[in-house]
Amino acid sequence: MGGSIEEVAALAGVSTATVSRALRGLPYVAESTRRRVREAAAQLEYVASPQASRLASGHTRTIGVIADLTGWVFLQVLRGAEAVLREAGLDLLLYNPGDDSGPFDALPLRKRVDAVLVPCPPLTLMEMRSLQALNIPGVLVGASVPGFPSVRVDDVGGARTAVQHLINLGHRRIGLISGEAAGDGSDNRETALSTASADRRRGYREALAAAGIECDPGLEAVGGFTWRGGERAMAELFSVESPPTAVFVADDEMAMGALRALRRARLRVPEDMSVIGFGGHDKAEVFELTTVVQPLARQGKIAAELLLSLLDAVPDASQNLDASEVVVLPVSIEIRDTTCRPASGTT
Amino acid sequence: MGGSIEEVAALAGVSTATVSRALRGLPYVAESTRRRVREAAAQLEYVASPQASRLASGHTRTIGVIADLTGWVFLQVLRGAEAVLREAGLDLLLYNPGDDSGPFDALPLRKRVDAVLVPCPPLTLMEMRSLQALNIPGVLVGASVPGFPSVRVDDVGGARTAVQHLINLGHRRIGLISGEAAGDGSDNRETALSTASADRRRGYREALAAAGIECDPGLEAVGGFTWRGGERAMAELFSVESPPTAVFVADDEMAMGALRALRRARLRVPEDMSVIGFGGHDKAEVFELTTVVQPLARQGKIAAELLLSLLDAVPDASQNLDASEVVVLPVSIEIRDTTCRPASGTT
DNA sequence: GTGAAAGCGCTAACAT
DNA sequence: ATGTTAGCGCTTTCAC
Repeated sequence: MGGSIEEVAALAGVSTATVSRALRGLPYVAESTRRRVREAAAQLEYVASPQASRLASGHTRTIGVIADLTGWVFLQVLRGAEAVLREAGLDLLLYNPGDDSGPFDALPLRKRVDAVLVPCPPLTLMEMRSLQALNIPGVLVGASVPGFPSVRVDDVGGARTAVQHLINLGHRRIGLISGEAAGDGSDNRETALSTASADRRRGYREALAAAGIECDPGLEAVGGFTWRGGERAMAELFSVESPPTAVFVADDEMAMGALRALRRARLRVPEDMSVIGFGGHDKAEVFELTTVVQPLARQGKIAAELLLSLLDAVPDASQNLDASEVVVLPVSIEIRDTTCRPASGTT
Repeated sequence: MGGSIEEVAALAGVSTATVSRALRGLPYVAESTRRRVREAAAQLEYVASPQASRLASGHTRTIGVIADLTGWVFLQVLRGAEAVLREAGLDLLLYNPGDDSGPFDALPLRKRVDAVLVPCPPLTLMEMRSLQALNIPGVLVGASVPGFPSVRVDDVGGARTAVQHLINLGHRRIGLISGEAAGDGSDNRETALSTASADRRRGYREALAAAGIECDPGLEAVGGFTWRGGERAMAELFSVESPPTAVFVADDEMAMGALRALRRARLRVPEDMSVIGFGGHDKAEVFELTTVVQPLARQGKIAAELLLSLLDAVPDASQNLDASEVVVLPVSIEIRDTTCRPASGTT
């Protein structure tokens, strides 16, 4: 099968140690030697056995990606991260904690990966702790958990912007469809993603407060981050005595469901109901959905760079990233056709 | 860090060989011994070093997933496969051939994976050949390439069913939006996915022929499997002199774009134009899209099982799957609200 | 700048 | 049923 390092060494007329050094770009190898070794390797189509180097070096050069394969967001983040990590020669191992029974066993990860990337954290806080306990470094995307470096967007600010946009249009009765029910944050069993949900709700409330509009709990519904949930939630909202004229939906996926509910109820969008989403889903445009766009791939890219700095895999990193860093990216609002002034707009 | 096999052996009072045998469930180990070893391992939170076992055994117990991270289909397939493979204790390594320059280097795969899973083949036929040349077994999902076992749906039959449905409704001028332009199949540079595109077009033409309807090349457009492409293609179709009254869109993603085009052109669906998709996209329902549903996760599951049989990882496989097997699954049609009788329907 | 040799932590014969 | 031992193919001191 694949030639071994010894064959390369023989062909190049050097020792295996030199081959190893030459091929990995280590210093203290004469350029002429390096060239010779490279040629020999190419000629034999030599690829170092990763198992052997891992065993010998103690590094797996592998990143575990812990993600619920359901999501769409995670894919975008992964794309951004993948490019960077592959560039650095790291392997990506997939972990789906989802469907299994039991509370996610972090044990097999040890010895298997050097670090983990956790997009849209599908884990509970307790599970995150178990990762920490095993001393597996990792970076989160889309949520912040104390003790982990993370990359996310300004959820509070983004939500505020969204709601502010509705307010600027003249809306006063503004509904909210959030991902999860409001918790007190003390529940270790809630998913780390809850922070995004909570933050967006906070932004919503802040914007209302800033405009002097009182919060109406009857205008808040929960959609569970799925389009079906969003549909149900919207149906609830327009069925109340005094329905909102606009709704901020904390996730594009849910917003799609919300639009469906409105369409089926023969309510016109945006004339009868304005809808603004959050997320930057690539299909938002298909729906003409006004939404708050977050740079998903960029978050993945930055997370990957953080990961590399964590592994010291970037020796020439001019700017050293702190392991406990929390990178917060800004969002932008993309105005399409699901928002307009309220029918009885007074502005 | 993590204890080694020697520590476990010492604690259990046996040799390392016995620990290895006991923990891997090999025969010729006394049940009492096995229990003792298991307890020792649990106590030490022992996990075997995969690198070491791989190096020693020559098996990586890893499956490479070669997929373009763009897709949505691939995720569904992966979900089905993941469960099976994880159950079997196999690792999943991610490979994204997409963005990189160069023609996908299969070399690093060797020594790194035991086999590959290739959902919605993003590779050209040439690249598939290079996989073959390296003797890496693999199974394809969503397309068949000679020399590889594969799992796919009956694309021809599904397309025929879809078009037949339109015909039954009374349509005579039926358009097609296909993924790729018709090729002669001899181009090694086309992606393996082309077969799906070609098959669906074939089903479309067969259905027309069977109904005695002549094919009109002017009623066929290409959408490139993206919603934007589908939108463009639909815009083309309803702009011709004598537009179709219904369109078969060979992919749900494109169908979404097609619906958008119609909406923007103020054409009513289904009254002015019936649309039927293909794929079973989880968001088809959001659009009320009538479509041909393929069992994505099930394809992944079956592919994974094929993979296991390829690796002889299922010693007690009662039904031995042939390595050159091509599993073809049936599809079902899901009728929603984007299809109806033509306006001037004569039936 | 290069080579020799000792592991890395397992598995797989081969003994017993 | 269990133990002994020789690798698996690299990396990494430590000499030179």
